Amino acid sequence: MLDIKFIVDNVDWVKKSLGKKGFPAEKVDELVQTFYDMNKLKTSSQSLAEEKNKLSNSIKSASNEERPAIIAKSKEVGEQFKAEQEKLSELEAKFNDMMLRMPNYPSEDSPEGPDDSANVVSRKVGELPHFDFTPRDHIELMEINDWSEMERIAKVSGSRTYAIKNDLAQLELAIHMMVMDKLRANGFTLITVPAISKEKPLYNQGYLPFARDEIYYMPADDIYLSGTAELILNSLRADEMLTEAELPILYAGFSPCFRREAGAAGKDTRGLVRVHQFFKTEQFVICKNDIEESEKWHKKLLQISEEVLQDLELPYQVLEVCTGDMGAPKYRQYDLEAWVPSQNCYRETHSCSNITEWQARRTNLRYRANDGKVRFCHTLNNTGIATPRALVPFIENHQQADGTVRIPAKLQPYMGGKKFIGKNAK
RNA sequence: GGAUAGAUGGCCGAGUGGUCGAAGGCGCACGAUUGGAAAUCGUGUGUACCCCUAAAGGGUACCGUGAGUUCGAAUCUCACUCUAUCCGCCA
Repeated sequence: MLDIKFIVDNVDWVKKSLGKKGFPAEKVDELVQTFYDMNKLKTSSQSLAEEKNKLSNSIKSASNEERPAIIAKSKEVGEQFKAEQEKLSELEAKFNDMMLRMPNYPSEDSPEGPDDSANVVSRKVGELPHFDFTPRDHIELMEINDWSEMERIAKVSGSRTYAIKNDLAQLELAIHMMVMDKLRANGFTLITVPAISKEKPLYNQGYLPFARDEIYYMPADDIYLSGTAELILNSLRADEMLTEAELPILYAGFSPCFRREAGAAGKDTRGLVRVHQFFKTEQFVICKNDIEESEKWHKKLLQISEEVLQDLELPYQVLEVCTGDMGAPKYRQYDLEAWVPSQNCYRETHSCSNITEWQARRTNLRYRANDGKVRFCHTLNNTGIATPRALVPFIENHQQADGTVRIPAKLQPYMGGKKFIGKNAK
């Protein structure tokens, strides 16, 4: 959510800036007009309230003769007040809804463009693999190594689910353990969080009202399944009054994640790339309201994720996401994409975002600054690692001619010292 | 699932129909005192919004949430949410 005062004072700039995200300028005008209408009504209903209060207060000291007339007058003013209030709350509801749909403004130096075609590759890191044999895709590798139960689990749990076993199951957990250790070494608090959430946190995060189709909902309990630990961590400190001294707060959140993938019909239907349920270790930062500070943390989060991919010895590229592709909450977004040999392209493994104060305003995530003022925090989030998707580039890049998969040195301690996994591994 | 108790400011806590935005304490800020500190004393200290502003000022709302009673609600009524404790069940 943006600051309405900021919008009103900078209408043209806001139109231009949100326009980069495809947000129509007319909606900014409509919002501003609604705000003015609302204030006008507020002013008139407040003076009615004032009159009503004055009358009420005078009743106690009034004489018995005066009293009935004052009560009658007060009743009348009360009726008028009530009518104005009803109009006002309608207008307020409209205004609040518009505010919730207003995206964050993107950074001035984010690339501009309508969709992912305008994303900019800012660098590529690591050598692409050269195979002196015909490489297999991850599905084939899972089959020959007895690593999965993909057909059977589809019968039990439906499409876009996965069951992996043996060394691959161990690998999935080992990668998370490795990432959690790295995050702890960087000062993050490891925290495991629920995969279920009430509705309000979804608005806080900025997932609602934008993407209801993407979220699993359980009506019997009026509860939602979380698509990411970011959802939970963003609201964990909601409505508290933090102090500047306790910032930044760094969370490494681990949770199952659920996504309906409603808009992805036909995409990545086979294998581990896009599934309804997965595990993610998430990086989440709450810092003070200072763009230099949050940009610093944004870079830091990116660096940590790059190190993760480097430790996993995966070739990757860093994408600077353009204004049209970055989504409503974001001020600046980097994506990391790891090389997937069978698809001959890079696929997203990490998404690193600076949300500035947009999320904190919705969440009422505040702190008392050293100068005594209350400010909204800045929040940032980035994937630590998400599996099973990360396993796809992993086993494809590290595959050997005999179908085994090499384990990079940094990961070996988490795999019981194994250097290779697979049926033919010794 | 059953039964009780509770929800008030940055924190603790008083307040059962009217000058209550809310006593008192803690914390915090500033000042006095001090060679400096502690202790002590004094003063100040909520959030959001509206009007008016050069500044000051005035007003409205907010005591878990929502509705209701009343001229008037932190206080009374109803519903809901959440928290704590006990019992039951349970990975």
